[in-house]
Amino acid sequence: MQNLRWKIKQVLKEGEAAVGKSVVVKGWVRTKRGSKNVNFIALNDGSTVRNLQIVADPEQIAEDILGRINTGACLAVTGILAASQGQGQAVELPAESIEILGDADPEEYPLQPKKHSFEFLREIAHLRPRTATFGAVFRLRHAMTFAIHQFFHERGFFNLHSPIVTGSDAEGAGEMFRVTTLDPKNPPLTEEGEVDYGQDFFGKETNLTVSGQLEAELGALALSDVYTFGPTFRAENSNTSRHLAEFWMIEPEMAFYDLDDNMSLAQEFVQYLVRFALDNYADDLAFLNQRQLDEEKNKKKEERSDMSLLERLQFVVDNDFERITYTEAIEILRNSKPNKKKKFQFLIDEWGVDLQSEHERFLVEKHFKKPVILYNYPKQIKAFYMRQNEDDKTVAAMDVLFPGIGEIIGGSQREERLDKLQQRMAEMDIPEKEMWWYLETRKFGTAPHSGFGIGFERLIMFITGMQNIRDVIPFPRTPQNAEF
RNA sequence: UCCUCCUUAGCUCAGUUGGUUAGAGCGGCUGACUGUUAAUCAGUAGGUCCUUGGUUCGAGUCCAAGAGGAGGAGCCA
Repeated sequence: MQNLRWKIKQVLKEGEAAVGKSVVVKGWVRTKRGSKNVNFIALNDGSTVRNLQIVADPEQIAEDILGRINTGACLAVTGILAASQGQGQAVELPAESIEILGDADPEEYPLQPKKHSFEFLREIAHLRPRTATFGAVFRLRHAMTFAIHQFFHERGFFNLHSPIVTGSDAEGAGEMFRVTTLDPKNPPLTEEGEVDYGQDFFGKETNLTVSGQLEAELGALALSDVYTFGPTFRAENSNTSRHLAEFWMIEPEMAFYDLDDNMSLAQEFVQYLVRFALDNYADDLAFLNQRQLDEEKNKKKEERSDMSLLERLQFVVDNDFERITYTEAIEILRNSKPNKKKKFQFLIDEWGVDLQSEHERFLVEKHFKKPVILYNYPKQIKAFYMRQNEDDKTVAAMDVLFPGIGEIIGGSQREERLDKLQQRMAEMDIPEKEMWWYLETRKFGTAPHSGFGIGFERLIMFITGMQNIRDVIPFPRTPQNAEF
């Protein structure tokens, strides 16, 4: 029987060519509109953002069945596809029989055929995939996952699985979640009265990973080009629309790439993904585009974005990212209107300060009006593993900044010279003892190499136009929230 | 973690200088309707005004603490 079932995407794709075919469709009721003579049911099975119109004639379908077809109910509908007499669709399915697979009591079912706020839908994260918006977002999330693997595979990269549980805490990328099997109420103690992690599961302190980069470097120095794609965890108490405690990150790492090669790959990568979405998920993007336009109608003119979602995506595909050094950025910012008129909360005067969100936003959204790659940062504001430049002041680091999202990619050429690396680690108080395996790659057959990390959810935000990172991952993990 | 704002019906929100019985739209329910597009029309039910304490003759409204949420900042991806 299963082979008679058509996905709604297939029905709509065939359109008029499918008229006359006998099919079974299964899905969830979005809306039902009825009169004495005929009922129209909008059915959605998640295969596409679009619905299939089911026509239920009370002479054909029993009254008790019709009464149970409420918003949210799950149906199996059998019939012969027909050209639609109405305006909104080419084909529809006049039902010969309808089986109720699952009832949904309309007095209790929380999703109504109306607009809901994203805040409300977050509280019912178990049901929100049934809405048009979240269906589109999660389909695009899948699309990007697939396209990422395809992009790297086409270029001869290998997917490297870096560990989720890590024994090193020297990566310096943020607060970590501890992994332990010790009894929190009664942990074994050392003679000094400290918790004795020697008796813990792994025989040492372990945490959830904050980055797969160091492991990716090990892979690159053997397989040339690798990438990781997995969950990462930060125990930071970050309460913003751009941070999660559990998020997914893609970290390519390439032997024999310098910073220029690295920046080129980053741009090519993002453009490839956007193009993939535009080419293959036009329906979902069109829906999200319209959703955003409707949303912005209620906003003041100055708060509306200058480009629609689709225009923004096309713009990124068509234009090179602007590449400027940190030093050039400081000059632009120093001479900018908001700096001179003291509109910035943090005024720019000296070389060497870290750029704040307001500065990055000015460069991307006001000055260049396109994605910007900033590179060659002062070494004192960047990580120990970044390659020192000849000027002795900067490191070969780069950040890709996107409108509305901020930093979407952070990367660098890595320090491959053992003495320089050891010197930086000493300056930054990073114990060599815990990083012995990392240092050995510099000791044995070291090579120039580069890589970057891109936050998967931030990418999805850009692709879908969603404003809150909690709405681009099915089950967001944020401080004080691990429901579902 | 810091700053600002918010919490009233299932949802989205009004609620005046503190005053008697807290409102609307949508959704639900009942009915009408010859093919609808989040259908339309008529009727109807539905409230611990986030919690606790305080001020007051009287608190949805004022004050304090707590809880939850949002926006911004920091950290970063």
